[in-house]
Amino acid sequence: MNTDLVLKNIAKHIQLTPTEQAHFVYLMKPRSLKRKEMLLQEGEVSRHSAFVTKGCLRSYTLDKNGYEHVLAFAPPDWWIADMYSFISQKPGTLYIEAMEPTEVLMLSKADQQQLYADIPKFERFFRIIVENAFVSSQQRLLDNLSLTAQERFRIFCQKYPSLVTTLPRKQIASYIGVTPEFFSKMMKTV
Amino acid sequence: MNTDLVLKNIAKHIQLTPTEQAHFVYLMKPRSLKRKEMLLQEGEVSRHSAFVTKGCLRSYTLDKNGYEHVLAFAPPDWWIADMYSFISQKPGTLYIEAMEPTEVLMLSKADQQQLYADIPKFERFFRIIVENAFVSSQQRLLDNLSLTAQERFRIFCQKYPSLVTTLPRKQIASYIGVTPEFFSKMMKTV
DNA sequence: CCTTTTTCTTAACCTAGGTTATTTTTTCCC
DNA sequence: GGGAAAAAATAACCTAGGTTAAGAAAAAGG
Repeated sequence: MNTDLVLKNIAKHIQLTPTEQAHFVYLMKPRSLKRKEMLLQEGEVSRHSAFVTKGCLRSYTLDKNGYEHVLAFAPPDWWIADMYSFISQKPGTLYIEAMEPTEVLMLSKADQQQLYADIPKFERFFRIIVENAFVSSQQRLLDNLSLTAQERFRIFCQKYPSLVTTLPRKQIASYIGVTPEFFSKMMKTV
Repeated sequence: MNTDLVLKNIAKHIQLTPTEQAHFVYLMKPRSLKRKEMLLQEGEVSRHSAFVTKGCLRSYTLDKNGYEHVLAFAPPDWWIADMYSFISQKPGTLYIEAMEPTEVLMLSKADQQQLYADIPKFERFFRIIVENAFVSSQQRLLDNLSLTAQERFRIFCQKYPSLVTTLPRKQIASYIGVTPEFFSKMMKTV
């Protein structure tokens, strides 16, 4: 069980004693997912947030015409959840699916709350994580409002160089907000 | 100086003793802005986050063609900042401008950090604030990827009923991601 | 290694929304 | 209250990106 990665992830923002580390690791429940296996589906309550140690997850919604819209990719070293559902503990709108065989460590909402009470440093840790996620969500919003698909693709390449080569193109197309057909057309003109 | 509003805002998420309240209020520096006055401009470092007690602020970027894209509106009871710049203390990309005569209470980055150290409950408070902001930014992103301008406008009306009637239409158009000309065309067809 | 499924490409045609330009209406502010 | 500035409306024309359909290529998974 690979807990090194998550401890390093945490160490970027807060410092834990060995005892605290052990306690945290104890709360993280490992889970393996096969390709296409779902970690969460629309209508379910997100009772855990997941830290990816191997493989890759994606979160997406289905619109009323049945088209998927990718909200996020989570390669190793990333946290992912249906944040709305996780914080409200109400049914969410997101699907979270493994793009390939994937390993995650899951922290339950209850354990996270307990962790905030027991080790207040975690309150800081998750504040910082969410601050960064918020900034990058806002930036992506502005990019969608002000840039062409071409430019958004260029930014995607800079931000996720490793995913550009490994992910199916239709997934990238969905993330930057175009159809696979248009994405294909676009790639010819570069 | 209206500190009632901000104390109520805080009381929604954490409970402060009278002493803690007094200390917090002491750190909040009031500022008045005239219509069109700028609280922050592109290239500046956002050294404060602002809580609006009266009036209304907006944050926006300028794209390379000189068009504005509204990121957020902040009526009373809202916090606003260039989050990227505020957390990194590097030059940001946002403008923050008063839409009308506006009163804010400003909390400096340094005072916020000190507050985290002195009264750890504030770490929780701002975590919760940012979590909610993140969820709503993600939802708006998905709305932009999957809905028509018409539908986004309907959502805007639900979410900010008070702003629909008071804000210039071109500002709403910018927020939902269309030109004022198209917005005008759209409104005829309802 | 072979079959099934998924992904990618191409192409013709379509539309939501953008652009430019002009006029009308409203709001600001002295 | 009146002149200037900003906002809104209208209309003709334009384009980035969507839709539909169908075949080619590539992976997945036994």
